[in-house]
Amino acid sequence: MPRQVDHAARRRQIAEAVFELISEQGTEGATLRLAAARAGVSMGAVQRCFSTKAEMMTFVLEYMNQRVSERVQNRIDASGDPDSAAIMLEQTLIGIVPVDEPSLAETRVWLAFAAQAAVDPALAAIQRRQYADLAALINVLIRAGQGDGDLRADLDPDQEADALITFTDGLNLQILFGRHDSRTALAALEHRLAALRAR
Amino acid sequence: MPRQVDHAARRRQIAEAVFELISEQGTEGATLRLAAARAGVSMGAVQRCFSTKAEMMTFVLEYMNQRVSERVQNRIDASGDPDSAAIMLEQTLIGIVPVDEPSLAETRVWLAFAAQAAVDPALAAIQRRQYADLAALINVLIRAGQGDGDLRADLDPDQEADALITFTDGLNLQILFGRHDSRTALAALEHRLAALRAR
DNA sequence: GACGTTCCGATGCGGTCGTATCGAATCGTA
DNA sequence: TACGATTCGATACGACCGCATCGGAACGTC
Repeated sequence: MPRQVDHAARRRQIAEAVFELISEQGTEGATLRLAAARAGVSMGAVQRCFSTKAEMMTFVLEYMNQRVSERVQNRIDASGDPDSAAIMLEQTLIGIVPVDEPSLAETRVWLAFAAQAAVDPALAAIQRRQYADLAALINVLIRAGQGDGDLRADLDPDQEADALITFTDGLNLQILFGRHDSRTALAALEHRLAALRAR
Repeated sequence: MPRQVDHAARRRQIAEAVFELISEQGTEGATLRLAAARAGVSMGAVQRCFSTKAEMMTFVLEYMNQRVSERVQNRIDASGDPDSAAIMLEQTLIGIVPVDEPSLAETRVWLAFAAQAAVDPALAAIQRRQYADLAALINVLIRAGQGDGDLRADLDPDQEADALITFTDGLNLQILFGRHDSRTALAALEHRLAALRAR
C-alpha cells in the first residue's frame, strides 16, 4: 500500500479552487486545467479525484452548500441570545445575505449554480435538498418564536418560511446586480422581519 | 447596391434562436454554430449580423428584456380597469411571474443572463438599466395608488418598489428551482400585495 | 535493499469553440 | 446585358475542451 494521499482533503482543495474560479469567471471558468492550476496540482490529480467533470461540479456545489450552512450556523452561534428563536431566525436570514467579499463570492457561485441547475436536473436536486433543509429550519424557528410570543401568532409558518426564503434570495440577486449593497439589503430584510414580530 | 437583406429582421431571427437555445441548455448552448442551425441560416450569416459573439449576447439580452417588457405591458393593457394604479401595479408584478412554458423559458433565460451579468460588467449594465426602468414604473404606480387612496399612505414608494422587485425576483427563482409553481407563486405575491392595500 | 503497488505529471486524441478567409452566387445599376 | 459591390456558404485555423493513456517516481512491505 504505497504512496497514500488524503483523498478527501485533495477534493476539498480542488473544490476550493473551482469555487474561486466560478466566483471570478462564472461557470465558464470551471475547466479541469484551470482548476488544477489554481489548486496547484496537476491535471492528472484532478482526474483521479473526480472521475468526471460533472462529478466535480456536484461536489463543488455540495461543498459550497456546506460552507454557506457553516457560515450561517456560526452566525447563529455567535449571536448574543441563543435561546430566543426569534433572534435565531433573524440571524439565520441575516447570515445568508453577503456582507463582505468572501460571502459575496459565495453568492456569485450560488447564482452560477442556480443558473446551471435550471437546465441540469442533477444539480437541481442538490439545490432543492438544501432549500428544503433551510425551509425546515426556518419553519421550526417561526413556530418556536410564536410559542415564545415573540412572533405574530397569525402567521402561517410554512407560508412565511417560503416567503422569507424568497425575499432573501431576491435580496442576494439585487446585491449581485449592484442594486443593493449589504447595508441597504440588511435594512430591507430588517424591515421585512419587523412585520413578523408580535406587537 | 446589390443583394440587400433585412439586417434587423435577421438579427431578431437569430436572437430568437439563441433565446431558445439558452432556455433549453443554458448559456453553454449559445454557440454560433447552434445558433445558426436553429435560426436556419449559415454561420456566415450570423457572423455578418454580429461582429462578435459578445455583441450577439448583448443583443439577445436586450431582445429578451424587450420581450418581457412587452409581455408585462400587454398584461397591463388587457387588465379590466386601466385607470386604477393599484390594479396596474398588481398586473405589472403578476405579469413578471411566469405562468406558462413561454414565460418559463423567458425566466430561464433571465436567470442565465443574471449569472452571466455577475461576472460581465457589460451585461450587468444592461440589466441594471432594465431594473431601473421597472423600479421607476412601480414607483410611479405606488405613488398614484397612494394618491387614489388604494394603497397605504405610510409606505415609502422607493423602498416598497425595491422590496416588490426583490420579492418577485425571488419568486422567479423559486419557480425555476421547482419550489413553487405559478399557482403558489401568484398566491404568495397576492398575499404580499394585500399587505400594501389601504384598509 | 529489492519489490510491487499506487500515484503522479505529461502528453495525445477527438471534438468543438470563436474567428478569419475566400470563391461563388446574387442583384441593383449603367 | 455586362459589371461590380455585397452577401452567402463553406472551409481553414489556432486554441481549448474533457477524457484517455502511459512511463516513471514514490512509498509500504518483505
